[in-house]
Amino acid sequence: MTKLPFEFYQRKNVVAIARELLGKLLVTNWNGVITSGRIVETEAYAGVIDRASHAFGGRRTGRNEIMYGEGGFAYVYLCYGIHHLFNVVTHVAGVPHAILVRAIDPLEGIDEMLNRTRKMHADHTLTRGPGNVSKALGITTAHTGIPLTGDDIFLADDGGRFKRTEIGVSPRIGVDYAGADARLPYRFYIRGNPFVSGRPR
DNA sequence: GAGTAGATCCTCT
DNA sequence: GAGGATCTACTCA
Repeated sequence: MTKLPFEFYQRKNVVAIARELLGKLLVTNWNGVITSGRIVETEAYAGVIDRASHAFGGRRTGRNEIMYGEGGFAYVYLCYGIHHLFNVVTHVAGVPHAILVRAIDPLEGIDEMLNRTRKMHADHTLTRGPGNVSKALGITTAHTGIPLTGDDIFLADDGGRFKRTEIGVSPRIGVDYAGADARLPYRFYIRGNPFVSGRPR
């Protein structure tokens, strides 16, 4: 298993990277407590030209400042006052691209995930949807800005690959306010995987 | 199975 | 002062 290098995140095509993240491992290691899962659903947010992005039109605030930094860092923000949503910042400094990790297939530390989510059984709802992913992995807004190449939280490649035919593409979820950009095919997911959010297809 | 309401709080206007 | 890259539980059928 090898950690994804800094250069992986620095590339310019956020949509391609979002697709490549499928099959990769997302690992958190808070004080030695390890939880991990395989990414099965992602969404790309293409910066200043993407109406669904927090950085649309060059909007730059305290909250999204980290998106303007270089790729390879975590962007975590609070949604609806309840859910912490985990994003991967990509591209070089100055271009605010990011990828939302919407679902993972849990691997290590499932007991700990159950603990954090207060669930009794490890069913398909454990890490389905971005709010649940962050909850299960113990990610909060306090983790925004930390490097994804460190030991606390990182993405890794264990050689696992999904076939081309297993990968589905669709518009993003929950961004109806974005007008025409809401229909962009920026969501990638694994067909038939029970952890993928939204309607099965 | 489909549709709706409520939770809950930080961020930006 | 409004609203959001969500989730769950509940109703009704």
